[in-house]
Amino acid sequence: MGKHSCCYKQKMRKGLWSPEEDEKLLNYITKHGHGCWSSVPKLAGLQRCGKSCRLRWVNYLRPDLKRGAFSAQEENLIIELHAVLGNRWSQIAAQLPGRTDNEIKNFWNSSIKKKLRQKGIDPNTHKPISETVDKQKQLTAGKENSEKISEDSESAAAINSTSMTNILHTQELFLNKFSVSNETTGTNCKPDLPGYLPFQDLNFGHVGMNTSSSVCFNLNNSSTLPSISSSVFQGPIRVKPSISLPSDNPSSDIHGIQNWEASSFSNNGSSTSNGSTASIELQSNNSFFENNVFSWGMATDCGKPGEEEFKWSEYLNTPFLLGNTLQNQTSQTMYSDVN
DNA sequence: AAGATCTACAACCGCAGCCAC
DNA sequence: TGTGGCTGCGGTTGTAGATCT
Repeated sequence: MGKHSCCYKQKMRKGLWSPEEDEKLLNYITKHGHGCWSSVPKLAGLQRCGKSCRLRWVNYLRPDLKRGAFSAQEENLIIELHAVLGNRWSQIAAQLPGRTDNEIKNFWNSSIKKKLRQKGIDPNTHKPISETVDKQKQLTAGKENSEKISEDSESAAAINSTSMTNILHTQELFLNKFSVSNETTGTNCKPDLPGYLPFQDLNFGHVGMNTSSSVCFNLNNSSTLPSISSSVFQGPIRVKPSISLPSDNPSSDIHGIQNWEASSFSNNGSSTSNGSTASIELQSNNSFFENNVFSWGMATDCGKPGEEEFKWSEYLNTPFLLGNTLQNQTSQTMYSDVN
């Protein structure tokens, strides 16, 4: 582990790359492709290890790299994605064409972090710093009811919020009301991402103002699964309150949209349905969310959510999504049979 | 003008996961 | 099943230029 085996074979150069080295590497990869990185330095005539060559290519020499400063749009997207993904730089970079994980990581550490702190926002939690301090105090004091107090302060902050940070914060408040169950095992768990369902790009614009949000599902016909359209996440997610599942068998109601309608909407007095579309009003201060367990899963054409393990990272990297990043801002659903 | 400090970002390091054997 | 090679990721360090004192 650690130093790559090829680095022991001979004295390798380290440090900054010279223009001559860049040229050798660029010429070699342009002609032959990189193939096995460990063999690249020898074939390209470089006194570097393969790992160093790979890094230089990926972060600097690749022809598809975008140069120059980050735009405000890119910056905002990074902040939003970081709120969802945390320090998963490679996944964040996958949503910003022409940018590398290293570049984004550096930009975050050198610029965005500072800006957020100046605005009183904790860059790690995306919450107001004062609240983070409060939480730390609670933890230090070892109060048994710290979680309750924390939720109360979150509610207060959410109601008063208008900034994007507070919108994100409200999302977390809202999403913390969910427990997520694996529909195959039936075990409750948080999804395999930092505690968030990827809702931040949905219709959350007014969340901070009135502590409610709407999640729109495309309901085309009785055989079509609901899907969520998002510029950050695309594809069908199924959300339902398990409290009203028609049977103990969690798979029995998977395929029918009717059950979704029944379970999802009948419990929610503020939902609407107008044929081809339906939206659910989600009230963050509604006991509906306090008392229900939600399950979620990736829908496939013939499968049940949970039959295939849901891999967030892979899903984020699908072409469906990549086609809908900054290069293409128009909404486009994975199962785009809408109307 | 010169040394100190700051800033941005390039590059390295250690680790984990995957795969072939 | 264990081992070693390879790749990719995220944290950290190094370095050069800019700015400050």
